[in-house]
Amino acid sequence: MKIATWNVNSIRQRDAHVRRWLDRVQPDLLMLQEIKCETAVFPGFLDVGYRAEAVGQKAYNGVALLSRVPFEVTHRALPGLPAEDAQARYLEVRALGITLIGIYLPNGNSGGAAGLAYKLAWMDRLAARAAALLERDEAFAIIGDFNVCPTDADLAAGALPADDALVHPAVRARFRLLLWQGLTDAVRALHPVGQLWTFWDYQAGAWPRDQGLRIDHALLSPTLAERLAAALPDRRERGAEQPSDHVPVLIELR
DNA sequence: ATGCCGGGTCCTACCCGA
Repeated sequence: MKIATWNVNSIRQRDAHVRRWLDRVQPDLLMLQEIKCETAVFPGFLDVGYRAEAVGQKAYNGVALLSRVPFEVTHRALPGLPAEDAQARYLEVRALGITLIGIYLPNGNSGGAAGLAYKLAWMDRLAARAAALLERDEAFAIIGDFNVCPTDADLAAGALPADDALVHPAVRARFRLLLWQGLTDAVRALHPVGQLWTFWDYQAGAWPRDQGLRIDHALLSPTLAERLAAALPDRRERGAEQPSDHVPVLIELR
């Protein structure tokens, strides 16, 4: 089975890109981030064989699932977040016998100290969700835009200031906690070394100079990790006309 | 190391992204 994640930076700007990629790669399940539209106006993909489920809001954030297999929605927000939190960042479904979670983790660079605190609290809630699923011995994957460079090998030298929220020690510590809970970083499990960027800034020639970041990840529960067959970002999408600043990450499970 | 790009919106100057 093929599962994938892609921050498309506006689905209205990237509708044709997504259609081309679905046609070329044929994933079973594709989680999208930064759809940047309200739920009701998310475009249909039934004509290319994919059913859509969107969790949107006006202007910012937003996640969605495109699936060519049957699925059941289990959560449209991260369990444990305050009820007044309306940011569209989480979608959890059951499909093909697994639980698939798509996330758009807060960036943490805007809003000063409160912005970083929101990111850290969100990561704490995500760890609690992972713990609950691990306790039930459920087969699950958390995929999406984590907005975390886990180590210094996960960003080009000088690509970010040292105090950026993507490399903040407290943020990295929380990412490591997810691994220590028992989750497997799918790309690093198969490719322990190498510059496997998933994002290149639109500015300063980041793409032609290959000054990227690895911030889009797939974390697998123990039984899913045993089935891991392939895991890579799809670099060629960054070279498309009018691309997203992120590329898809594709995971294959036996 | 910011706002050089590119998306959004109270439509156009400003917010956000990473």
